[in-house]
Amino acid sequence: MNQAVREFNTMHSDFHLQSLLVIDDDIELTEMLSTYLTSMGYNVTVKNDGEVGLSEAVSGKHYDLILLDVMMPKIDGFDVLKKLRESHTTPVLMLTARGDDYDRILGLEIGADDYLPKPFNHRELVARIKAIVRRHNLSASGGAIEQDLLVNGIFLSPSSQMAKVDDVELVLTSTEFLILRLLMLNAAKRVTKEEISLKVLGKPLQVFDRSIDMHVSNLRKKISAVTVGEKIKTIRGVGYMLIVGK
Amino acid sequence: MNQAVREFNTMHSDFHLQSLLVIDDDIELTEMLSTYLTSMGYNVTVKNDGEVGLSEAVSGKHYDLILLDVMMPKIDGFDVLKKLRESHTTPVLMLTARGDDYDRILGLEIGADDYLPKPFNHRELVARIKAIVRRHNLSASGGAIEQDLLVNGIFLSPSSQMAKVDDVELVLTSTEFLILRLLMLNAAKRVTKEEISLKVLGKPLQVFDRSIDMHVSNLRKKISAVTVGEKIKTIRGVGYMLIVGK
DNA sequence: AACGAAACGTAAAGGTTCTGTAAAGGTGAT
DNA sequence: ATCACCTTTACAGAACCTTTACGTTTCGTT
Repeated sequence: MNQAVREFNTMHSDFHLQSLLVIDDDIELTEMLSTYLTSMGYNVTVKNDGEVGLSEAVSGKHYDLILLDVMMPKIDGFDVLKKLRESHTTPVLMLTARGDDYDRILGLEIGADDYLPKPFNHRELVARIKAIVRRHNLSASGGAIEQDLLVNGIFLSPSSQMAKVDDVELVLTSTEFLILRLLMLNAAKRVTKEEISLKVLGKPLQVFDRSIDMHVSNLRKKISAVTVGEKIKTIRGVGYMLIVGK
Repeated sequence: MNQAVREFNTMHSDFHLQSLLVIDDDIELTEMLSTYLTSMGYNVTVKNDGEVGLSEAVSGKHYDLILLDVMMPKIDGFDVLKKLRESHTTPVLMLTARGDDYDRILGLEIGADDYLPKPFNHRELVARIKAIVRRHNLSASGGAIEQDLLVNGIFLSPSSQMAKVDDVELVLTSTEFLILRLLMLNAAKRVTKEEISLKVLGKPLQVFDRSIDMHVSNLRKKISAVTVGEKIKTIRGVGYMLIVGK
Protein backbone atom coordinates (compact mmCIF):
# COMPACT_ATOMS: atom_id res chain seq x y z
CA MET A 1 0.00 0.00 0.00
CA ASN A 2 2.29 2.65 -1.28
CA GLN A 3 -0.55 4.98 -1.98
CA ALA A 4 -0.41 6.23 1.56
CA VAL A 5 3.26 6.84 1.32
CA ARG A 6 2.94 8.80 -1.82
CA GLU A 7 0.32 11.02 -0.34
CA PHE A 8 2.53 11.60 2.62
CA ASN A 9 5.52 12.40 0.54
CA THR A 10 3.83 14.88 -1.68
CA MET A 11 1.84 16.41 1.12
CA HIS A 12 -1.12 16.71 -1.16
CA SER A 13 -4.19 16.26 0.87
CA ASP A 14 -6.30 15.94 -2.21
CA PHE A 15 -9.69 14.65 -1.49
CA HIS A 16 -10.32 13.12 -4.86
CA LEU A 17 -9.31 9.90 -6.51
CA GLN A 18 -6.56 9.86 -9.02
CA SER A 19 -7.77 9.93 -12.58
CA LEU A 20 -6.40 7.71 -15.28
CA LEU A 21 -7.06 7.90 -19.00
CA VAL A 22 -6.72 4.64 -20.90
CA ILE A 23 -6.27 4.90 -24.67
CA ASP A 24 -6.30 1.50 -26.34
CA ASP A 25 -8.36 0.06 -29.17
CA ASP A 26 -8.53 -3.37 -27.58
CA ILE A 27 -12.02 -3.31 -26.08
CA GLU A 28 -11.67 -6.51 -24.14
CA LEU A 29 -8.46 -5.34 -22.54
CA THR A 30 -9.74 -1.89 -21.70
CA GLU A 31 -12.84 -3.27 -20.05
CA MET A 32 -10.75 -5.51 -17.92
CA LEU A 33 -8.35 -2.69 -17.09
CA SER A 34 -11.19 -0.38 -16.26
CA THR A 35 -12.73 -2.87 -13.86
CA TYR A 36 -9.46 -3.70 -12.21
CA LEU A 37 -8.11 -0.17 -11.87
CA THR A 38 -11.44 1.09 -10.58
CA SER A 39 -11.35 -1.58 -7.92
CA MET A 40 -7.90 -0.34 -7.00
CA GLY A 41 -9.32 3.07 -6.27
CA TYR A 42 -8.70 4.92 -9.51
CA ASN A 43 -11.10 7.01 -11.48
CA VAL A 44 -10.79 5.47 -14.95
CA THR A 45 -11.75 6.91 -18.32
CA VAL A 46 -11.42 4.76 -21.43
CA LYS A 47 -11.14 5.81 -25.06
CA ASN A 48 -10.85 3.10 -27.69
CA ASP A 49 -9.53 5.36 -30.40
CA GLY A 50 -6.28 7.28 -30.66
CA GLU A 51 -7.74 10.52 -31.95
CA VAL A 52 -10.62 10.53 -29.52
CA GLY A 53 -8.22 9.70 -26.73
CA LEU A 54 -5.94 12.53 -27.69
CA SER A 55 -8.71 15.08 -27.69
CA GLU A 56 -9.86 13.80 -24.33
CA ALA A 57 -6.32 14.12 -23.01
CA VAL A 58 -6.09 17.74 -24.05
CA SER A 59 -9.71 18.56 -23.26
CA GLY A 60 -8.82 20.40 -20.11
CA LYS A 61 -9.91 17.71 -17.75
CA HIS A 62 -7.11 16.71 -15.40
CA TYR A 63 -5.56 13.28 -15.61
CA ASP A 64 -2.86 12.07 -13.27
CA LEU A 65 -1.61 9.59 -15.81
CA ILE A 66 -2.39 8.32 -19.30
CA LEU A 67 -2.05 4.67 -20.28
CA LEU A 68 -1.37 4.70 -23.97
CA ASP A 69 -1.31 1.78 -26.36
CA VAL A 70 1.23 1.89 -29.15
CA MET A 71 -0.54 -0.18 -31.78
CA MET A 72 -3.73 1.52 -32.81
CA PRO A 73 -5.41 2.07 -36.18
CA LYS A 74 -5.46 5.51 -37.80
CA ILE A 75 -3.07 7.17 -35.38
CA ASP A 76 -0.57 5.23 -33.30
CA GLY A 77 0.52 5.79 -29.74
CA PHE A 78 3.73 7.58 -30.64
CA ASP A 79 1.86 10.14 -32.66
CA VAL A 80 -0.67 10.64 -29.89
CA LEU A 81 2.19 11.16 -27.48
CA LYS A 82 3.94 13.64 -29.73
CA LYS A 83 0.78 15.67 -30.17
CA LEU A 84 0.04 15.52 -26.47
CA ARG A 85 3.52 16.75 -25.56
CA GLU A 86 3.01 19.89 -27.61
CA SER A 87 0.78 21.18 -24.87
CA HIS A 88 0.76 18.85 -21.90
CA THR A 89 3.20 17.25 -19.49
CA THR A 90 0.80 14.65 -18.15
CA PRO A 91 2.74 11.47 -17.33
CA VAL A 92 2.31 8.72 -19.91
CA LEU A 93 2.80 4.99 -19.55
CA MET A 94 3.10 3.27 -22.94
CA LEU A 95 1.62 -0.16 -23.49
CA THR A 96 2.74 -2.25 -26.38
CA ALA A 97 2.64 -5.71 -27.80
CA ARG A 98 6.01 -5.25 -29.47
CA GLY A 99 8.61 -5.80 -26.84
CA ASP A 100 11.68 -4.73 -28.67
CA ASP A 101 14.08 -2.11 -27.49
CA TYR A 102 13.63 0.09 -30.48
CA ASP A 103 10.11 0.88 -29.50
CA ARG A 104 11.11 1.45 -25.96
CA ILE A 105 13.73 3.99 -26.77
CA LEU A 106 11.58 5.72 -29.30
CA GLY A 107 8.80 6.03 -26.78
CA LEU A 108 10.90 7.31 -23.95
CA GLU A 109 12.70 9.75 -26.17
CA ILE A 110 9.57 11.52 -27.18
CA GLY A 111 8.43 11.86 -23.65
CA ALA A 112 6.86 8.72 -22.29
CA ASP A 113 7.54 8.22 -18.61
CA ASP A 114 7.59 4.47 -18.66
CA TYR A 115 6.88 1.51 -20.83
CA LEU A 116 5.18 -1.81 -20.25
CA PRO A 117 5.14 -4.66 -22.75
CA LYS A 118 1.95 -6.67 -23.17
CA PRO A 119 0.90 -8.96 -21.75
CA PHE A 120 1.56 -7.47 -18.36
CA ASN A 121 0.84 -8.39 -14.81
CA HIS A 122 -1.86 -6.28 -13.18
CA ARG A 123 0.19 -5.71 -10.10
CA GLU A 124 3.15 -4.59 -12.02
CA LEU A 125 0.93 -2.15 -13.86
CA VAL A 126 -0.30 -0.66 -10.61
CA ALA A 127 3.23 -0.56 -9.21
CA ARG A 128 4.38 1.39 -12.24
CA ILE A 129 1.42 3.72 -12.13
CA LYS A 130 2.19 4.53 -8.54
CA ALA A 131 5.86 5.04 -9.22
CA ILE A 132 5.22 7.40 -12.10
CA VAL A 133 2.62 9.47 -10.30
CA ARG A 134 4.80 9.68 -7.22
CA ARG A 135 7.79 10.77 -9.21
CA HIS A 136 5.73 13.34 -11.03
CA ASN A 137 4.23 14.77 -7.89
CA LEU A 138 7.62 14.91 -6.24
CA SER A 139 9.22 16.97 -8.92
CA ALA A 140 6.22 19.25 -9.12
CA SER A 141 6.04 20.09 -5.47
CA GLY A 142 9.79 20.19 -5.08
CA GLY A 143 9.71 18.35 -1.81
CA ALA A 144 7.72 20.69 0.38
CA ILE A 145 8.49 20.82 4.04
CA GLU A 146 5.74 20.21 6.46
CA GLN A 147 5.17 21.74 9.84
CA ASP A 148 5.40 19.82 13.06
CA LEU A 149 2.16 19.53 14.98
CA LEU A 150 1.46 19.64 18.69
CA VAL A 151 -2.01 18.95 20.00
CA ASN A 152 -3.04 17.84 23.45
CA GLY A 153 0.35 16.48 24.38
CA ILE A 154 0.81 14.71 21.08
CA PHE A 155 3.79 15.85 19.07
CA LEU A 156 4.08 14.87 15.44
CA SER A 157 7.04 15.49 13.17
CA PRO A 158 6.44 14.60 9.54
CA SER A 159 10.04 15.24 8.56
CA SER A 160 11.24 12.50 10.85
CA GLN A 161 8.05 10.46 10.72
CA MET A 162 8.07 10.49 14.45
CA ALA A 163 5.39 10.95 17.07
CA LYS A 164 5.72 11.63 20.76
CA VAL A 165 3.10 11.57 23.47
CA ASP A 166 4.11 13.40 26.63
CA ASP A 167 7.68 13.24 25.35
CA VAL A 168 7.68 9.49 24.93
CA GLU A 169 8.34 8.35 21.40
CA LEU A 170 5.74 6.22 19.66
CA VAL A 171 6.67 3.69 17.03
CA LEU A 172 4.01 4.04 14.38
CA THR A 173 3.52 2.55 10.97
CA SER A 174 3.13 4.95 8.07
CA THR A 175 -0.60 4.45 7.98
CA GLU A 176 -1.02 5.01 11.68
CA PHE A 177 1.12 8.07 11.40
CA LEU A 178 -0.98 9.48 8.59
CA ILE A 179 -4.24 8.81 10.40
CA LEU A 180 -2.93 10.53 13.50
CA ARG A 181 -1.75 13.42 11.38
CA LEU A 182 -5.13 13.77 9.73
CA LEU A 183 -6.90 13.75 13.06
CA MET A 184 -4.49 16.32 14.45
CA LEU A 185 -4.93 18.56 11.45
CA ASN A 186 -8.62 18.39 12.23
CA ALA A 187 -8.30 18.51 15.99
CA ALA A 188 -11.65 18.77 17.75
CA LYS A 189 -13.41 18.19 14.46
CA ARG A 190 -15.11 15.07 13.21
CA VAL A 191 -13.22 13.21 10.53
CA THR A 192 -15.26 10.69 8.59
CA LYS A 193 -14.02 7.23 7.79
CA GLU A 194 -14.56 8.00 4.14
CA GLU A 195 -12.17 10.88 4.41
CA ILE A 196 -9.60 8.83 6.27
CA SER A 197 -9.80 6.07 3.71
CA LEU A 198 -9.44 8.43 0.78
CA LYS A 199 -6.70 10.60 2.18
CA VAL A 200 -4.69 8.01 4.02
CA LEU A 201 -5.26 4.77 2.17
CA GLY A 202 -5.96 6.42 -1.15
CA LYS A 203 -9.05 4.44 -1.92
CA PRO A 204 -12.75 4.72 -1.20
CA LEU A 205 -14.14 3.02 1.85
CA GLN A 206 -15.57 -0.41 1.09
CA VAL A 207 -18.85 -1.61 2.51
CA PHE A 208 -17.68 -4.03 5.16
CA ASP A 209 -14.26 -2.53 5.43
CA ARG A 210 -12.92 -2.59 8.95
CA SER A 211 -9.33 -1.68 8.32
CA ILE A 212 -9.69 1.92 9.43
CA ASP A 213 -11.14 0.64 12.71
CA MET A 214 -8.17 -1.63 13.10
CA HIS A 215 -5.64 1.10 12.45
CA VAL A 216 -7.36 3.36 14.95
CA SER A 217 -7.50 0.49 17.41
CA ASN A 218 -3.79 -0.10 17.06
CA LEU A 219 -3.10 3.60 17.30
CA ARG A 220 -5.08 3.85 20.52
CA LYS A 221 -3.27 0.87 21.92
CA LYS A 222 0.10 2.45 21.26
CA ILE A 223 -0.98 5.79 22.68
CA SER A 224 -2.55 4.35 25.80
CA ALA A 225 0.61 2.39 26.48
CA VAL A 226 2.42 5.61 27.30
CA THR A 227 -0.24 7.92 28.66
CA VAL A 228 -3.59 8.05 30.37
CA GLY A 229 -6.77 9.65 29.13
CA GLU A 230 -8.69 9.29 25.91
CA LYS A 231 -7.14 10.99 22.91
CA ILE A 232 -9.23 9.68 20.05
CA LYS A 233 -12.98 9.74 20.37
CA THR A 234 -15.32 7.58 18.32
CA ILE A 235 -18.23 9.27 16.65
CA ARG A 236 -20.67 6.53 15.96
CA GLY A 237 -21.80 6.26 12.39
CA VAL A 238 -19.38 8.96 11.31
CA GLY A 239 -15.78 8.45 12.18
CA TYR A 240 -13.27 9.72 14.72
CA MET A 241 -12.15 12.90 16.38
CA LEU A 242 -9.01 14.00 18.15
CA ILE A 243 -9.84 15.35 21.57
CA VAL A 244 -8.20 18.64 22.41
CA GLY A 245 -7.43 19.22 26.04
CA LYS A 246 -9.34 21.93 27.80
CA MET B 1 27.35 19.75 -15.17
CA ASN B 2 27.86 21.93 -12.16
CA GLN B 3 31.49 21.86 -12.93
CA ALA B 4 30.90 23.15 -16.41
CA VAL B 5 28.70 25.95 -15.23
CA ARG B 6 31.19 27.02 -12.65
CA GLU B 7 34.06 26.88 -15.04
CA PHE B 8 32.17 28.90 -17.54
CA ASN B 9 31.46 31.43 -14.90
CA THR B 10 35.04 31.58 -13.79
CA MET B 11 36.33 32.20 -17.23
CA HIS B 12 33.75 34.65 -18.31
CA SER B 13 32.63 36.37 -15.20
CA ASP B 14 33.61 39.75 -16.56
CA PHE B 15 31.53 39.31 -19.66
CA HIS B 16 28.04 39.12 -18.30
CA LEU B 17 26.04 40.34 -15.37
CA GLN B 18 26.30 38.41 -12.20
CA SER B 19 23.06 36.87 -11.07
CA LEU B 20 21.93 37.06 -7.49
CA LEU B 21 19.03 35.28 -5.90
CA VAL B 22 17.51 36.95 -2.87
CA ILE B 23 15.39 34.81 -0.57
CA ASP B 24 13.74 36.84 2.17
CA ASP B 25 10.17 37.20 3.26
CA ASP B 26 10.55 40.89 4.04
CA ILE B 27 8.98 42.46 0.99
CA GLU B 28 10.00 45.99 1.76
CA LEU B 29 13.61 44.97 2.23
CA THR B 30 13.75 42.84 -0.88
CA GLU B 31 12.33 45.61 -3.03
CA MET B 32 14.93 47.96 -1.78
CA LEU B 33 17.68 45.40 -2.23
CA SER B 34 16.49 44.60 -5.70
CA THR B 35 16.55 48.24 -6.73
CA TYR B 36 19.91 48.91 -5.21
CA LEU B 37 21.68 45.80 -6.40
CA THR B 38 20.29 46.19 -9.88
CA SER B 39 21.67 49.69 -9.95
CA MET B 40 25.00 48.23 -8.96
CA GLY B 41 25.03 46.06 -12.03
CA TYR B 42 23.62 42.80 -10.76
CA ASN B 43 20.88 40.72 -12.24
CA VAL B 44 18.57 40.23 -9.27
CA THR B 45 15.86 37.63 -8.71
CA VAL B 46 13.74 37.85 -5.58
CA LYS B 47 11.70 35.14 -3.88
CA ASN B 48 9.77 36.04 -0.78
CA ASP B 49 9.27 32.49 0.40
CA GLY B 50 11.78 29.90 1.56
CA GLU B 51 10.38 26.98 -0.35
CA VAL B 52 9.89 28.91 -3.54
CA GLY B 53 13.36 30.31 -3.16
CA LEU B 54 14.82 26.87 -2.69
CA SER B 55 13.19 25.48 -5.76
CA GLU B 56 14.38 28.47 -7.74
CA ALA B 57 17.89 27.91 -6.42
CA VAL B 58 17.95 24.32 -7.59
CA SER B 59 15.93 24.94 -10.74
CA GLY B 60 18.95 24.69 -12.96
CA LYS B 61 19.29 28.41 -13.56
CA HIS B 62 22.71 29.65 -12.59
CA TYR B 63 23.21 32.04 -9.71
CA ASP B 64 26.53 33.48 -8.70
CA LEU B 65 25.37 34.02 -5.16
CA ILE B 66 22.33 33.58 -3.01
CA LEU B 67 21.35 36.05 -0.31
CA LEU B 68 19.42 34.05 2.21
CA ASP B 69 17.43 35.29 5.15
CA VAL B 70 17.48 33.17 8.28
CA MET B 71 14.13 34.07 9.76
CA MET B 72 11.36 33.01 7.47
CA PRO B 73 8.00 31.39 8.11
CA LYS B 74 7.40 27.74 7.19
CA ILE B 75 11.02 26.90 6.41
CA ASP B 76 13.95 28.83 7.78
CA GLY B 77 17.17 29.81 6.12
CA PHE B 78 19.19 27.02 7.65
CA ASP B 79 16.90 24.40 6.27
CA VAL B 80 16.96 26.00 2.86
CA LEU B 81 20.74 26.00 2.99
CA LYS B 82 20.94 22.37 4.03
CA LYS B 83 18.64 21.30 1.23
CA LEU B 84 20.51 23.43 -1.25
CA ARG B 85 23.85 21.93 -0.24
CA GLU B 86 22.62 18.47 -1.02
CA SER B 87 22.96 19.23 -4.66
CA HIS B 88 24.53 22.67 -5.16
CA THR B 89 27.63 24.54 -4.12
CA THR B 90 26.38 28.00 -5.00
CA PRO B 91 27.85 30.56 -2.57
CA VAL B 92 25.42 31.71 0.07
CA LEU B 93 25.43 34.86 2.14
CA MET B 94 23.18 34.57 5.15
CA LEU B 95 21.19 37.54 6.35
CA THR B 96 19.80 37.62 9.81
CA ALA B 97 18.28 39.84 12.38
CA ARG B 98 19.64 37.74 15.19
CA GLY B 99 23.21 38.70 15.67
CA ASP B 100 24.38 36.04 18.02
CA ASP B 101 27.30 33.78 17.46
CA TYR B 102 25.33 30.62 17.74
CA ASP B 103 23.49 31.32 14.56
CA ARG B 104 26.63 32.35 12.86
CA ILE B 105 28.42 29.15 13.61
CA LEU B 106 25.47 27.01 12.81
CA GLY B 107 25.10 28.68 9.44
CA LEU B 108 28.73 28.48 8.52
CA GLU B 109 29.00 24.88 9.53
CA ILE B 110 26.39 23.76 7.13
CA GLY B 111 27.99 25.60 4.32
CA ALA B 112 27.20 29.30 4.28
CA ASP B 113 30.04 31.37 2.88
CA ASP B 114 29.46 34.46 4.91
CA TYR B 115 27.08 36.07 7.26
CA LEU B 116 25.68 39.58 7.59
CA PRO B 117 23.60 40.76 10.52
CA LYS B 118 20.67 43.05 9.85
CA PRO B 119 20.47 45.93 9.59
CA PHE B 120 23.40 46.20 7.24
CA ASN B 121 25.01 48.89 5.24
CA HIS B 122 24.45 48.64 1.49
CA ARG B 123 28.06 49.20 0.72
CA GLU B 124 29.13 46.52 3.09
CA LEU B 125 26.69 44.16 1.45
CA VAL B 126 28.14 44.81 -1.98
CA ALA B 127 31.66 44.48 -0.63
CA ARG B 128 30.88 41.10 0.81
CA ILE B 129 29.11 39.95 -2.33
CA LYS B 130 32.16 40.83 -4.36
CA ALA B 131 34.46 39.13 -1.90
CA ILE B 132 32.48 35.93 -1.88
CA VAL B 133 32.09 35.72 -5.61
CA ARG B 134 35.77 36.45 -6.12
CA ARG B 135 36.79 33.88 -3.56
CA HIS B 136 34.49 31.34 -5.10
CA ASN B 137 35.72 31.92 -8.61
CA LEU B 138 39.32 31.85 -7.48
CA SER B 139 39.15 28.46 -5.87
CA ALA B 140 40.54 26.73 -8.88
CA SER B 141 39.18 23.28 -8.34
CA GLY B 142 35.86 24.96 -8.63
CA GLY B 143 34.86 23.45 -5.38
CA ALA B 144 33.21 25.30 -2.60
CA ILE B 145 34.86 24.12 0.56
CA GLU B 146 32.53 21.53 1.86
CA GLN B 147 32.19 21.41 5.55
CA ASP B 148 33.00 18.37 7.60
CA LEU B 149 30.08 16.73 9.32
CA LEU B 150 29.84 15.09 12.70
CA VAL B 151 26.67 13.33 13.74
CA ASN B 152 26.21 10.66 16.35
CA GLY B 153 29.82 9.59 16.38
CA ILE B 154 30.09 9.56 12.61
CA PHE B 155 32.61 11.95 11.18
CA LEU B 156 32.61 12.74 7.50
CA SER B 157 35.12 14.80 5.62
CA PRO B 158 34.10 15.50 2.04
CA SER B 159 37.36 17.23 1.20
CA SER B 160 39.29 14.05 1.90
CA GLN B 161 36.45 11.66 1.07
CA MET B 162 36.95 10.05 4.40
CA ALA B 163 34.61 8.81 7.08
CA LYS B 164 35.28 7.80 10.67
CA VAL B 165 33.06 6.13 13.18
CA ASP B 166 34.18 6.52 16.78
CA ASP B 167 37.55 7.53 15.41
CA VAL B 168 37.98 4.42 13.31
CA GLU B 169 38.31 5.06 9.63
CA LEU B 170 35.82 3.52 7.24
CA VAL B 171 36.71 2.57 3.72
CA LEU B 172 33.70 3.61 1.69
CA THR B 173 32.99 3.67 -1.99
CA SER B 174 31.98 7.03 -3.38
CA THR B 175 28.34 6.04 -3.57
CA GLU B 176 28.31 4.86 0.01
CA PHE B 177 30.00 8.06 0.99
CA LEU B 178 27.41 10.20 -0.75
CA ILE B 179 24.52 8.28 0.73
CA LEU B 180 26.00 8.66 4.19
CA ARG B 181 26.53 12.34 3.55
CA LEU B 182 22.94 12.82 2.43
CA LEU B 183 21.66 11.02 5.48
CA MET B 184 23.90 13.09 7.73
CA LEU B 185 22.77 16.33 6.13
CA ASN B 186 19.27 15.18 6.98
CA ALA B 187 20.05 13.69 10.35
CA ALA B 188 16.92 12.59 12.19
CA LYS B 189 14.85 13.19 9.10
CA ARG B 190 13.39 10.75 6.65
CA VAL B 191 15.18 10.55 3.35
CA THR B 192 13.20 8.82 0.65
CA LYS B 193 14.73 6.32 -1.71
CA GLU B 194 13.56 8.56 -4.52
CA GLU B 195 15.63 11.37 -3.14
CA ILE B 196 18.68 9.19 -2.59
CA SER B 197 18.46 7.84 -6.09
CA LEU B 198 18.08 11.28 -7.62
CA LYS B 199 20.73 13.04 -5.59
CA VAL B 200 23.29 10.29 -5.25
CA LEU B 201 22.84 8.13 -8.32
CA GLY B 202 21.46 10.90 -10.47
CA LYS B 203 18.54 8.98 -11.83
CA PRO B 204 14.95 8.34 -10.82
CA LEU B 205 14.23 5.26 -8.80
CA GLN B 206 13.08 2.37 -10.95
CA VAL B 207 10.22 0.14 -9.97
CA PHE B 208 12.06 -2.97 -8.88
CA ASP B 209 15.32 -1.23 -8.19
CA ARG B 210 17.17 -2.60 -5.20
CA SER B 211 20.51 -0.91 -5.57
CA ILE B 212 19.87 1.71 -2.89
CA ASP B 213 19.04 -1.12 -0.49
CA MET B 214 22.29 -2.79 -1.37
CA HIS B 215 24.36 0.32 -0.84
CA VAL B 216 22.71 0.89 2.52
CA SER B 217 23.21 -2.74 3.41
CA ASN B 218 26.92 -2.47 2.61
CA LEU B 219 27.17 0.80 4.46
CA ARG B 220 25.61 -0.72 7.55
CA LYS B 221 27.92 -3.68 7.35
CA LYS B 222 30.96 -1.42 7.30
CA ILE B 223 29.64 0.73 10.13
CA SER B 224 28.64 -2.15 12.34
CA ALA B 225 32.08 -3.67 11.88
CA VAL B 226 33.57 -0.89 13.96
CA THR B 227 30.82 0.12 16.35
CA VAL B 228 27.73 -1.06 18.11
CA GLY B 229 24.26 0.37 17.91
CA GLU B 230 21.98 1.15 15.01
CA LYS B 231 22.94 4.21 13.04
CA ILE B 232 20.70 3.95 10.01
CA LYS B 233 17.05 3.28 10.55
CA THR B 234 14.73 1.86 7.92
CA ILE B 235 11.43 3.56 7.35
CA ARG B 236 9.33 1.02 5.59
CA GLY B 237 7.83 2.12 2.33
CA VAL B 238 9.72 5.40 2.49
CA GLY B 239 13.46 5.18 2.84
CA TYR B 240 16.07 5.60 5.54
CA MET B 241 16.98 7.91 8.36
CA LEU B 242 20.16 8.63 10.26
CA ILE B 243 19.58 8.20 13.95
CA VAL B 244 20.88 11.01 16.06
CA GLY B 245 22.11 9.97 19.47
CA LYS B 246 20.50 11.34 22.55
C1' DA C 1 -37.24 -1.94 30.19
C1' DA C 2 -36.51 -5.28 26.57
C1' DC C 3 -35.29 -6.32 22.08
C1' DG C 4 -32.77 -6.43 17.73
C1' DA C 5 -30.06 -4.34 14.31
C1' DA C 6 -26.23 -1.75 13.28
C1' DA C 7 -21.82 -0.05 14.50
C1' DC C 8 -17.76 -0.63 17.04
C1' DG C 9 -13.40 -2.87 19.53
C1' DT C 10 -10.04 -5.97 18.90
C1' DA C 11 -7.51 -10.61 18.83
C1' DA C 12 -6.07 -13.62 15.60
C1' DA C 13 -5.41 -15.28 11.04
C1' DG C 14 -4.32 -14.52 6.26
C1' DG C 15 -2.10 -12.49 2.62
C1' DT C 16 0.72 -8.98 0.47
C1' DT C 17 4.50 -5.91 0.12
C1' DC C 18 8.88 -4.45 1.46
C1' DT C 19 13.44 -5.27 3.15
C1' DG C 20 18.15 -7.62 4.05
C1' DT C 21 21.58 -9.73 1.93
C1' DA C 22 24.35 -13.35 -0.52
C1' DA C 23 25.62 -14.26 -4.90
C1' DA C 24 25.89 -13.54 -9.72
C1' DG C 25 26.25 -10.41 -13.49
C1' DG C 26 27.72 -6.27 -15.67
C1' DT C 27 30.63 -2.12 -16.41
C1' DG C 28 34.38 0.92 -16.64
C1' DA C 29 39.09 2.07 -15.44
C1' DT C 30 43.79 0.76 -15.45
C1' DA D 1 42.79 -9.30 -18.01
C1' DT D 2 42.13 -7.62 -13.53
C1' DC D 3 40.10 -4.95 -10.16
C1' DA D 4 36.75 -2.25 -7.85
C1' DC D 5 32.47 -1.01 -7.99
C1' DC D 6 27.53 -0.86 -9.12
C1' DT D 7 23.40 -3.31 -10.26
C1' DT D 8 20.42 -7.20 -10.67
C1' DT D 9 18.61 -11.51 -9.09
C1' DA D 10 16.75 -14.55 -5.83
C1' DC D 11 14.94 -15.98 -1.70
C1' DA D 12 13.85 -15.84 3.07
C1' DG D 13 12.03 -13.32 6.65
C1' DA D 14 9.95 -9.21 8.66
C1' DA D 15 6.62 -5.71 8.72
C1' DC D 16 2.51 -4.37 7.48
C1' DC D 17 -2.46 -4.13 5.97
C1' DT D 18 -6.77 -6.34 5.63
C1' DT D 19 -10.14 -9.72 6.70
C1' DT D 20 -12.46 -12.66 9.78
C1' DA D 21 -14.76 -13.61 13.85
C1' DC D 22 -16.91 -12.73 17.95
C1' DG D 23 -17.99 -10.06 21.90
C1' DT D 24 -19.66 -5.41 23.32
C1' DT D 25 -21.92 -1.01 22.88
C1' DT D 26 -25.26 2.14 21.02
C1' DC D 27 -29.69 3.40 19.62
C1' DG D 28 -34.21 3.28 17.74
C1' DT D 29 -38.39 0.68 18.34
C1' DT D 30 -41.70 -1.77 20.81
